[in-house]
Amino acid sequence: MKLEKVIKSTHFTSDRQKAGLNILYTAWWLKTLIAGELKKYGITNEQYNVMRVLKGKHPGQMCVRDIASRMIEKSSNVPRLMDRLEIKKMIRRSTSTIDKRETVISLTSVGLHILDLATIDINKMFERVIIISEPKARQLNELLEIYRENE
Amino acid sequence: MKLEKVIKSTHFTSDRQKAGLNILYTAWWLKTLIAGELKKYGITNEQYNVMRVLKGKHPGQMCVRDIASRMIEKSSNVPRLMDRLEIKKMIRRSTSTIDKRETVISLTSVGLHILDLATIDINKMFERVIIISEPKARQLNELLEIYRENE
DNA sequence: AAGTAATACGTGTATATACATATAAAAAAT
DNA sequence: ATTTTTTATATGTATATACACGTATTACTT
Repeated sequence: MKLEKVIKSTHFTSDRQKAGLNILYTAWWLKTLIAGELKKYGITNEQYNVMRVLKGKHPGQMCVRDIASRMIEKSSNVPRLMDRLEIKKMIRRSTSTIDKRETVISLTSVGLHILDLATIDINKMFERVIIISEPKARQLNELLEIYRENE
Repeated sequence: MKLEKVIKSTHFTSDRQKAGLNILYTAWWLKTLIAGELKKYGITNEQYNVMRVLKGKHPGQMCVRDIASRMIEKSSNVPRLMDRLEIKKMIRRSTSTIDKRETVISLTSVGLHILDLATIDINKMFERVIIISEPKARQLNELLEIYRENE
């Protein structure tokens, strides 16, 4: 659906500005799609992201700061996300013996299992819904990085 | 900054999937930039969006449903956003006399003033930070709409 | 070694989202 | 005309964000 229709607006001051709104809307749309897949596993997008990051070191551990630095949304409150994942027994959390300030976290086998199932569903959803060609997706990635050039 | 560096990950299953992460990250980055400009006016991105929508009908009124349908994030809870805007005297809210179910909302002169000042700052920030060319921005818009083709 | 600064994490608070449910009014059905 | 359904908004609850601040521990300075 065209952005104009989505937000019922036809007047944009520039294509750069329109692209901003388009990016914000597309992100919301995508998040909603992913949340729909995660719902049956009782986890949220952000909890899924934490687990996805943890899988990169599985069966090893990561500290809070390391996880936070790999999150898509940098202001995610990792300790609180972990509170909920710990209750669901999807992660294990303990104080590091080397540096007692650090909390080290690892995925449990339950967490890994749920993560893998959820990932399969998300991938299937992607196959079904996101039909952009690979060359065009590559171009989109390039343009997004140009958009953020002054980051 | 390249996405790989942002989330410290180099392995993506496809460019379509990478584009998803890239869109999510760019949206977060952009929201953070806008929030930075809005901070000095004591309003949030979502409150700003409500006011931006209301300006389209100013000095007329809009009902909650109309505002909601024009929001970028469709699940925004408009009544509660308006609670806070009303406290700050940026909007006026009353029950419609034609249909008593409807709440009709309009911008106050205070709201309009703040909105205009904030918009100037956001535009300046855009000029400063978002330097993508108009043709490339146009192309980005096209690709985002292809990305959402199956919406 | 003692004092100071920096780091890592947790927590408090206001705001927002996502979703379910409640309430009132209007519209439709009988 | 009464009942039922639909519509418009508000509200309750769990989770998340953004940001400030607190606390414990480590590193640095002198």
